[in-house]
Amino acid sequence: MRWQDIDQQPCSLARTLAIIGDNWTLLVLRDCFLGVRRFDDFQQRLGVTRHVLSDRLRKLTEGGILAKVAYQERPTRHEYRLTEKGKDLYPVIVHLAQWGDKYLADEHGAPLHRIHTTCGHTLDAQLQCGHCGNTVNANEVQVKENPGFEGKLLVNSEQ
Amino acid sequence: MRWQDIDQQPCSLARTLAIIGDNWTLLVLRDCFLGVRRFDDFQQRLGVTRHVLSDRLRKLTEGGILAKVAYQERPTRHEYRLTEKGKDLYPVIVHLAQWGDKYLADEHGAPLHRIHTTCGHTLDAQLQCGHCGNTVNANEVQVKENPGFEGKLLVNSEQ
DNA sequence: CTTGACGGGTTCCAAAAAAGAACCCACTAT
DNA sequence: ATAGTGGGTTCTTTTTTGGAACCCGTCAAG
Repeated sequence: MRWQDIDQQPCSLARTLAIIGDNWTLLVLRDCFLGVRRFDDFQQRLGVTRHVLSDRLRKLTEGGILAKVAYQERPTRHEYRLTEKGKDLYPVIVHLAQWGDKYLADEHGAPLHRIHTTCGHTLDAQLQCGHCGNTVNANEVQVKENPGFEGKLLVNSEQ
Repeated sequence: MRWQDIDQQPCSLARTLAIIGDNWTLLVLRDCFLGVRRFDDFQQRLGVTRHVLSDRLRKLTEGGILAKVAYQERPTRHEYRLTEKGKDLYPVIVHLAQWGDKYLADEHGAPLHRIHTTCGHTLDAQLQCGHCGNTVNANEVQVKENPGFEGKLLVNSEQ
């Protein structure tokens, strides 16, 4: 199986990763959430080659995560903005960053702090169940197969 | 900048992605959370080449996300188990899968359902602030630079 | 005692992707 | 006439994948 064919797997996560799961793309999204919008700004901040950046921005745009909007005419200039669909990826970015803060910070501490403005404190991101409102642990979640997709589940060993 | 040098950036997210941010690694983690533990099981489910799988499992083990434990002697056989550090990545996996369910599902619907066993309903993953307990939106979070890391923040344009 | 199977890899080569640098184009400003 | 800006594309070299074969220790069967 080639990496570019994983979007054909019957798995939501695989199809998601087909758009955002390769090298650089999640870093591009990090910068999007920090307000970066222009090609050269991405390029300077990431240090990625222009060729790869061009490819990743195109994939994100085709995937509906970013929208290419003109902000001036003559000469036409455009910028990349997060769509609603793109903004829905925010929890992923926050949890990734928080995990890094917890486990990979060096002696200087985390380079960025996130403040939850509605309560005024440092954001302590948790996984919450929107139905009952409680915080969720990995071992409180049970996975069930959609009937019709048999044989894709676990190896029948206890976690 | 090469992809393998991004772990030297002063950004928690970049360092996190240096371990788990490349092609295939997040899919390996998906299977870990579904209970897969053995080399050949990963290989068959993912369809990735053994060479790449070997490399990804090694990186995850070196990063402390998986632990290689022997489950029998003569001949020695080992399996890969999530560590506590690895299990802390669960919110990332859940949000990625849920985003895919929402935006990329085909006519058959999501292939897997996640049930929050403590409330009995389908898990509706949300980003929660552990301090105030409320659900968090992207626009309620403000980012501040750690003094000592100047010049890494946004382009001073309003989101 | 030879053959085959199992789990868990490593080695080889060809093909694809990324790195790095140069170039391009439409327009504006000097 | 020249230089600069934003947003790329094209070129060549290096690195990473994909695909397949091979290896190793052990057990079990014929």
